Amino acid sequence: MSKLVPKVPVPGVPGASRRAAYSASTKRALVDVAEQLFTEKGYAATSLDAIVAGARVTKGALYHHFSGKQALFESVFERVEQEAAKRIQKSLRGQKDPWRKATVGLRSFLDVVQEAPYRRIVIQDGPAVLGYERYREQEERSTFANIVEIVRATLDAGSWDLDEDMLQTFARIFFGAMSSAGESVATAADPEAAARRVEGAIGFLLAGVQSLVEQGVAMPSARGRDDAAAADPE
Amino acid sequence: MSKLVPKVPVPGVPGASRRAAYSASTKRALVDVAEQLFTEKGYAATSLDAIVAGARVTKGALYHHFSGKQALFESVFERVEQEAAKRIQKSLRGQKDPWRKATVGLRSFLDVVQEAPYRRIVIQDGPAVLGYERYREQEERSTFANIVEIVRATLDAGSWDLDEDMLQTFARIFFGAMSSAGESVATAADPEAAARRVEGAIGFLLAGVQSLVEQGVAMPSARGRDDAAAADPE
DNA sequence: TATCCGACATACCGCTGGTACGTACTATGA
DNA sequence: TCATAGTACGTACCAGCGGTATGTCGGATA
Repeated sequence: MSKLVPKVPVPGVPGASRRAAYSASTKRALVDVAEQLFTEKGYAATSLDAIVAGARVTKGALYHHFSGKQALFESVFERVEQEAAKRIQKSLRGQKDPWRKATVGLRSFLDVVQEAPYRRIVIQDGPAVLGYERYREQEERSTFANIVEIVRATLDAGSWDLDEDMLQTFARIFFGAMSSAGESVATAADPEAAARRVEGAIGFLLAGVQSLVEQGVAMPSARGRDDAAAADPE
Repeated sequence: MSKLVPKVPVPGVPGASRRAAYSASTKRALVDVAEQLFTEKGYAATSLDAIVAGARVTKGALYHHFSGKQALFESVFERVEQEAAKRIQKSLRGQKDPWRKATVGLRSFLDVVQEAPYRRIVIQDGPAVLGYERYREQEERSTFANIVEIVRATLDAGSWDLDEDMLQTFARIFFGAMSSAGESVATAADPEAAARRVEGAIGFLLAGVQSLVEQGVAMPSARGRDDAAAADPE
């Protein structure tokens, strides 16, 4: 077919060998095109033929760089995740107060989750394609790591002797809450209003936790019994 | 595997016509087998050939009852969802105190989410196969409806003039939190301990909300501003 | 300049979801 | 009771898909 972008892969790569330059650009082109198509039509509805056509290569090239469709997806997934994590981390920089940190982090997460690639690739298709095991592994060292960081800072403020398991549990809960809320924000008729609602709701929950902190209410421990729901009325 | 029950579809169906009886049993057999295979190997890795073989029919029969693989999945999905919703609803029966209701509901949800069919079909494959639109539509009238109900009862106790949008937001947040937490419970080395941690953590959040209620702190409204994060320090 | 290997291209295969069409059975009306 | 129509499947087939085996060619290395 018409190769209008024929040879020169990366305009100026002086030191690297030509072969390596070719290789890198081809791989990147594949990931680029794959990300776009996966985002637009989803994993299942995107054929490898469409991807290699978009990248102006053949299946041979694809299978030279990736072991298969799923591996390609994982590369795309990883990039989208890291991009998201980087943005969130950046927004957190400079924030000292843990509660402010939580608020800011929530805001930037809601921003991230409104973008099509993250929603489709990470949230929607991710679990089904990668399986929950690999999905969790990936998240654990990017976006989720940020949440853990925030939760740790926030709960540390309470000066409990919180154990790691419990912290992870809290992080999971908040992460799930924000993912779900983020999806509802992204699909809402008025995303901006929906985002404000979510911020309000989670802010309210945080305020509740903070209130308990000030009252000196004990944190439930891992060995906690069912009376852990601290202030159960009557 | 071996379905030695070849012809007689439903032993005693007096009134119904024989054809209708055959039809009903065939359809049910397909859904049964599909649920099992979808649960075991996932949607993508389950072929229609395997399903029809398990149900001892042919693809002609399948396509007579369902418009395609996705429609069959949706039938399975619906059944699993309704089963889950029914169980949760049952556990709620008799509970008067809204906070107790929340605790009990959480417990039964954690039970449900630990079962393979719900996890694999509803949580893991559901969003990817049905798309978020249909996924939400389905959940809205089953399991999620229960959560809304609980949240409504709980927040009503605060005697706010909470608007519907905000209530939905809270419900979404809790639902997401519980789904995510549930998954972590199900995949934990010690599910029972993990479940207790989740109960403790969410119970703590609920206690926080309750604390704010007692203090008479205002609920954020839909038109709330960014100061909605009520008691932000300093 | 001989050789080797990385970076692809080409050709092909088995399986899968889906379709077109045929057929057996049966409820119904004349 | 017999023609008829429609339901409930079975059979045969196909296009497209992910994946593989193998060929090719240019640059790095000796």
